[in-house]
Amino acid sequence: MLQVNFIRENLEIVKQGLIKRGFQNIDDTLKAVLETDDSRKKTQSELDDLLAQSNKLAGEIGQLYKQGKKEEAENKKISVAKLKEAAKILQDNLTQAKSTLEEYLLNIPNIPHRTVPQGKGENDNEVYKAWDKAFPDLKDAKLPHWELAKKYELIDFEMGAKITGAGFPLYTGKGAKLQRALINFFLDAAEEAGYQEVIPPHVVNEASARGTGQLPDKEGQMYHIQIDDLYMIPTAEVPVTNIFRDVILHQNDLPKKLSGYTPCFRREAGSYGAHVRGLNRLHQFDKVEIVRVEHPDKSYDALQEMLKHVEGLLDKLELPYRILRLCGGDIGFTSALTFDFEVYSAAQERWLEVSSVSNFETFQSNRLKLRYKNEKGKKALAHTLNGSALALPRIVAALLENHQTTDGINIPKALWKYTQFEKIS
RNA sequence: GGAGGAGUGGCAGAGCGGUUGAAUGCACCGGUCUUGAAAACCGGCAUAGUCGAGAGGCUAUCGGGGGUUCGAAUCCCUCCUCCUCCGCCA
Repeated sequence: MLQVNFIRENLEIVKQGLIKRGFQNIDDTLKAVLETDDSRKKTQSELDDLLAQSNKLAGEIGQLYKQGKKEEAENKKISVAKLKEAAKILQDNLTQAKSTLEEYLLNIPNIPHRTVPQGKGENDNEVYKAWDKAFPDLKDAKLPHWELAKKYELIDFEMGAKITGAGFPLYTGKGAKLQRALINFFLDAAEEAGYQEVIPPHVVNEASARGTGQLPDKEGQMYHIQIDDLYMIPTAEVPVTNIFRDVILHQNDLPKKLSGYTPCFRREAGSYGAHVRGLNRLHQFDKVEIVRVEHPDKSYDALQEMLKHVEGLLDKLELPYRILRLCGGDIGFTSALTFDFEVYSAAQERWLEVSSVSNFETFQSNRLKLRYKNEKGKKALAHTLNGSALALPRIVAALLENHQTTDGINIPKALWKYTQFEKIS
């Protein structure tokens, strides 16, 4: 969430940013935001005046009682009662103004970084780093992963559907081991890169979902456990970033680098069809997420470092990939700059998104109230970043498809020590 | 799930209806002393909103929300969290 003062002081920047995201006719909204804030301030100060008067009278009444001047005290009580009545109205107005302001602010997305390209949707994303080598030549072995999964008994989609429903696969045998291997591979790599491993809760409360911006923007995306009013996490970003909700770090504590493996749960309501077949889109999947809290001056360097980290993983998995810089129309609500990683899945002959690495600048930290103190004790909002490193299903899909031969699937060398097998056959 | 107890500043810990935003200790920051350090001593040290050029003023905040009262950290209700005992259980 943007700060009102930021909007006030950078009106033109905010405007241009929203236009880049495809918003139109935002002048009125921004004007209303500032007016609401003005009226909030005015009401607050009127209310404070009344409360100051009434506090003063209360003190006087106390004195009068001590001096035994009951009658005078009673008279003053009447004045206080009148003040309170007026204060009540102001209090209601203030609450109203605050909630209106909040409502506005919650619906204004982050301002895109200056390098974010103009554009309406995914077709306008910029290819930041293209794949300049050849794609795998599959020759006679060109099965899509769902057929490979069936052939080698790696994943039982029907059984998952029986147990739970579509989008909840059951991994079996070497398929299950491959999952475990990838998770460990990713976690070890993150540790090597200086990320501290955590295992967070897989279910979060409303405050956490709000803190990272899943609420109210993406309410329908999460599974909601109504009886306890908890949400199943759509990504480890939510519980991990919320470690820092209402936290004031010292500048010297930065950066904070955390990694976490969790299953992720997404309702993905309304998305069905050929493109979501097999592992392409699931309701439950595994992911290792990396999260960073950074000093504002260093967050973009950190973002680059995260890109390198993800690139390293994909190199080791011997998968062709490209990096996209998301355009204004495709970038997430809370993000200032996002790079997506896509791996090329040779049998399906299409790119699959496997990672999204973003800098949220202060957008999340403002909601989270995540700040840092500098040497002089001055507090400022920290920057938050996160990225998938990596999400498993599409990696598995690409791994199976790209590394298939007529007599089996070759496991990339980097995984051998985790899988304990070199080939699926 | 049942019965009790507790939640106060970074931590520990007073206060239990009236200048208490909150004693005291520790921690932390600045200074004096010292060749240097420690000790000792002196001073500073919550957050947020708002007004002000600034000094500073005002308001709110003692787990969250609501209530009683002229006045609440202190009384009442409710929710949350933690602790103890009982029950159930991986």
